[in-house]
Amino acid sequence: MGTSRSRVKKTRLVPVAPSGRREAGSIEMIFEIVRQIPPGRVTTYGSIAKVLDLPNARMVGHAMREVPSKGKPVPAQRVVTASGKLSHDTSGARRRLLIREGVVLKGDKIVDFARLFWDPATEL
DNA sequence: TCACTGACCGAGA
DNA sequence: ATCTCGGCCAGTG
Repeated sequence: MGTSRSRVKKTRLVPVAPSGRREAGSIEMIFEIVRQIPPGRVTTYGSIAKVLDLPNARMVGHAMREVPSKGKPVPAQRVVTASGKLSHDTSGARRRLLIREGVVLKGDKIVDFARLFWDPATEL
């Protein structure tokens, strides 16, 4: 086999291209997936990374951190860790939003996570 | 360029 | 069920 490195794909998480035009791999694509998650359902950082062919789930975590308070809404509260827990929800804001949608939590852990899980790879 | 951090994840203990 | 580790790789200084 060739000795080429296994760098399969180079992904960049730029909000928008310098020209202002959206590109593949941009943070907007992640936002679009998140907007498809139905209320009361949740998905994971890793699932989104996988369906977009991103190198790892942290990319999605970074994207959620960049969600603007204005503009088209992005329900970031519906994105949780693979173990069904909210990550870095220090103010409890995302937790409250989920509860408002009918999601039952025990601390930062979603009860019956398996049933509420919405997989973008199969349900989108 | 190097070192370290992080809204992650899977495997093991 | 909980914790620790190693791997992942983009930002940051």
